[in-house]
Amino acid sequence: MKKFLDLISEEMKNAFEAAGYDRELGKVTLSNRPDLCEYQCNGAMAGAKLYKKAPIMIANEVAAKLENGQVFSEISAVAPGFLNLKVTESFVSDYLRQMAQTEKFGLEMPEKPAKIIVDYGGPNVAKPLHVGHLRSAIIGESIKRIARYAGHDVIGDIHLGDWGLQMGLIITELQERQPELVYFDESYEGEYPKEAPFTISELEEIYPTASGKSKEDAAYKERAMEATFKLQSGVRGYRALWNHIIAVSVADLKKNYADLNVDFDLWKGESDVHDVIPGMVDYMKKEGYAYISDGALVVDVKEDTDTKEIPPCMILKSDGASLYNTTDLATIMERMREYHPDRLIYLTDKRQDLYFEQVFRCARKTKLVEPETELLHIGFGTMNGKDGKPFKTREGGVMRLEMLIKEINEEMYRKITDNREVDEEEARQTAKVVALSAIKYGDLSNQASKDYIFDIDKFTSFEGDTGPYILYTIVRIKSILSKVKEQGELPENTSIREAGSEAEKALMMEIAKFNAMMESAYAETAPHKVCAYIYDLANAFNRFYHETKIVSEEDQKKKAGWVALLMLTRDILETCIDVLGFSAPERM
RNA sequence: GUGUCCAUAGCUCAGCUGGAUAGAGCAACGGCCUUCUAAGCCGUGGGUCGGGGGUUCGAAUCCCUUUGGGCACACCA
Repeated sequence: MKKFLDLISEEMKNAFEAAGYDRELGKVTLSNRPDLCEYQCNGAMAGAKLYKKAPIMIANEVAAKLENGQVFSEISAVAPGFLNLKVTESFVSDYLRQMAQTEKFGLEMPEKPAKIIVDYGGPNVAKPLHVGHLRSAIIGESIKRIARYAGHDVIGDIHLGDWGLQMGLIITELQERQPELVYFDESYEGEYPKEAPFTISELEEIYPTASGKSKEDAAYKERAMEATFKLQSGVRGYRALWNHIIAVSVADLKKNYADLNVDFDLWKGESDVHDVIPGMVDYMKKEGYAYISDGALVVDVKEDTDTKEIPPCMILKSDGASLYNTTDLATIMERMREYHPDRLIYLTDKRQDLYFEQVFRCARKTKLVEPETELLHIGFGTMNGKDGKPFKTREGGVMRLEMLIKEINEEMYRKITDNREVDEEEARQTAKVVALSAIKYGDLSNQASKDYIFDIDKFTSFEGDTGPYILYTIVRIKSILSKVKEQGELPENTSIREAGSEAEKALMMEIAKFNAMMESAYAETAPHKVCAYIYDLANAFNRFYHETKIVSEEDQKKKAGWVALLMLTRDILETCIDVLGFSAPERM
C-alpha cells in the first residue's frame, strides 16, 4: 500500500507537471505550521531559480491545477511560495479503512527479503551481565524485530565471548583455590563429574578476582595465558572445565535474557570458529593479504581516501595466538558459508567504531564477503547515571543487570499497589510488564549512538514520555473496548467513518503515518523513531479520548466507527511496542 | 598529535536529506474527575539552537573556523 504522503505528493506532482514544471518539485511534507494547514509543498520555491520566476507565481499556477474534491479540501498559495493543503475527511478515513484491512497496516514488503544476521556483540561468559550489556540486548532485539516486521529474514546471534584469556584466567583461579580438582590431574583418564565444581555466583566472583590478580602479578598472568593456550589446544581436563563454565554461565544468561524478553536464534560464540581459523590464516597468507609486521600477522586496510591513520588489522598476535579480530573475521567467513547473509549488523559500544572499520575493510579486501554484502556496525553510547558518569551501584560498583531489573520491578510494584486494592499476584505480574516497558522505552527512545542518562525515577514515572504512559494508553483503549462489548451488540458495519472532530482527524492522520515511519525505522535502524511515533500517537489518542464519550454514545453508527478506530489504534500501538520488545497488560 | 562524535529551555531529550513563529517530557504555576482508568487532558511562564564567519530568497539543519567536552588510535575485547 502506498504511503499516505506519497499519495498526496502524487496529486501535487501531477499539478506541477500540468502547470509545465518538473514533477519532482511536487513533494509534499507534513506541515510545520498546523495552524495554517495540514500538509505543505515547498516545490515552488525550489523551482523559482530553475524557471527564473517568482515562487508565488509558480505556486499560484500549480494551485490552479489542483481541485478541491477527492483529496484536498483546501489549497492555497501563500507568500513567498508555500502551497498549503488540507485533505478531506473522506480521503483520510478511506486510507485508514484500507490500512485496517491490509496485512501489516499497508507496510509494503520487500520484493526479495534480505538475509540479515544481527550480532549482539556477545557478553563474556563467566562475567555477570551488567548494565553495559543492557543496551546491546535491548537495541539489538528491537532492530531484529523491526527488520523482521519489515519482511526480512533475520537471525540473531548472541555471539558469546567464550574463548579468550578470560577463560584462562578463570581456570587459573580455580586451580589456585581447588588444586585437588580432578580436572588438573593430567594423568587422569576417567570420566569427569557431571556437576560443575562451582556455582554461578562463585563464577561471577572468580573472574574479577582473577582479572585483578593478573594485572598485578606477572607470573599469574603468565599462568593464565598458558591455561588459555592449553584450553585452546584441547587439554581434556581444561576442556571439561570449560564446558562446565559455559553450561553454568549460559543457563544464567538465558534466564536473564528471558527476563528482558530478548531471545537469540543462535548461541554461538568465539569458540565455534576455533577450527576454521588456521585455514583462514593460511588463505590470507597465501593470497598475499597478510604479512608479518613486528612479529604479528597483519593485513593492511589503509585506503587512499583516508583522512586518518588506519592501523593494519591484526590477524594473529606475535605469539601466534588468535585475538578478537581473528574470531570475528573467521565468524564472518563461517556466516557467509552457512547463511550467505546480505547484511551483517553488529551491536557494540561505539568505542569499537575503529575496530569494526578495520575488520570490515579487512573482510572486504580479503574477499571473505561479497562486494555487495552490507557490513554495519551500530555503536551505541554509554548508559550513564544521574551524575553523567557511567552507571554504578550506590556503593560505586558495577551494577548487575539482575539487580537493576529487580530494583525497577520493586519500584513499579510499589507504585502499582500504592493507595490501591490490587490482587497481589496480578500486581506482581503487571509490575514486571510495566517495568520492562520502562527500561526499554527509556533506552530506545534515545538515539542509540548517544550516551544517555539512565534515570530510574524518570523511566518508572507514570507521567510523560515513558513506557508506562504508552502502556496506560493501550490499557485505556482495551478497557473502553471491553466496556462496549459488555453492552451487547454493535451494528455489523464497524468500519472507520469520516472524522467528526479535529482531534479525531488528527488521530487519524497520525495513524496514517505508520507505514512511512516503520519503513524509515528499518532503513535507518532507528528504534527511537518508533518510540517517537507511538508517543505522538498516544497523545493524539488521549486528546481524542478526552473529548469523546464512546461508551455512552447513542448513535450506533458513530459508535461503531469509533470502535473500529480504537481497534486500529490499539493494534498499531501493540505492533509498535512488540517491535520495541515489550508488551502491554490487560489492566494496570 | 591524528581522527571521530557531541553541544538545542533550569534538567532529560526530539527536530538535522535547508522552509513560515525551534518542539516534547520533567520541574514551576493555574484550570478540568456524580460521566469510558486523572498513570490523563487543557493552559501559563521559560531559548543569542556553544561562539564567529560563509553558502542561500531562507540555516538548529550544509561548509569553514573557534571554544568546551566524550571516545578511539596494532599484540584487550
